[in-house]
Amino acid sequence: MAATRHTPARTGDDQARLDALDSLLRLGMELRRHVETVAHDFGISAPQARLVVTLSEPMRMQQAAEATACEPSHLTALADQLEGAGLLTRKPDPTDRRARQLCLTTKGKALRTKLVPAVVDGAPVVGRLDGGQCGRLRSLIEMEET
Amino acid sequence: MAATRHTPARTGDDQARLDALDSLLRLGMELRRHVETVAHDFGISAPQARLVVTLSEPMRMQQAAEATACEPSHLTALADQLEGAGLLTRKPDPTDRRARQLCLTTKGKALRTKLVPAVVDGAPVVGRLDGGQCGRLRSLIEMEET
DNA sequence: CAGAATACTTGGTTGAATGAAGAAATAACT
DNA sequence: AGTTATTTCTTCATTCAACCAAGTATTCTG
Repeated sequence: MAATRHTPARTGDDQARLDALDSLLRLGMELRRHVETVAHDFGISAPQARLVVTLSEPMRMQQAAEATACEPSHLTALADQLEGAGLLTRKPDPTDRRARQLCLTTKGKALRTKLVPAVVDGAPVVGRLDGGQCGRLRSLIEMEET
Repeated sequence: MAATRHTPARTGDDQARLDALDSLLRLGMELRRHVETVAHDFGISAPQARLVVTLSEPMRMQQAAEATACEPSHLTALADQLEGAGLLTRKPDPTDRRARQLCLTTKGKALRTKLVPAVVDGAPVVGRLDGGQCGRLRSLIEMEET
């Protein structure tokens, strides 16, 4: 019968959505916590680790700010810390002297190659999914908005 | 050829996992931000909203602390705030006078019935998934650990 | 009844994140 | 060329969630 369905998806969908939202929020928190503990084992903080992982190749601060979804002012602080730890250098961008390129040092790259698998393998949910499952997960998440 | 596969899943799985991890971390942040803006529209903070949503029925602080995955000391502060706003009352648990039950007031329940759909409907990814998709998402996330 | 464990509270501290305002360099427009 | 606007990053102050240690009250255990 499907009852009266003036609004689309007005049955168990709401509860399913609430459950999914709860799962995702909880998982997000677990993942953040996981990243934090792993990063701490490597002597850095979670936001610092996020930046190191992001820097697979040199990029300008603005790009890095977008990629890590944090504000430029915060990224300045993170870059300061990583620079102080010898993991990162700031080079002036040759094409625009306002901008600065963030480049991992040799030490930083070495850290990154150890950090990435350490984060991924032990991750709460992602660590035990195979490639196909990860793909299905992402296809649900990254669906087009419209 | 499948190359040498001493460790299980050592091909594209790692990249797929890293991508999935990135998607989930990013989504988690977006969802937290979404909850915060919606909560702010209702005059409360995101953690307060999380507690209100959790309290579908009265429960002890310890239960609420587990359900919201935050420390008891933090939950005390949240309960204080919500109590001050008239959304929540603390009743002594009849079976154990150490414990206290958190109960939404009429005002709190009214807020909750408006808050839940507002949070769910506008949520970044969850809001545009149907029940089946939410179920598939959760089945991937909530798989047994072993 | 004495001691351990549980449930919550209090106070202090840390650190990520934000926002406003400033310095340096470039782009645009006349 | 010269002036103004825009972009890029930095600095500073502030906020707030989260955590930890210690304290109080109640219940459980031997």
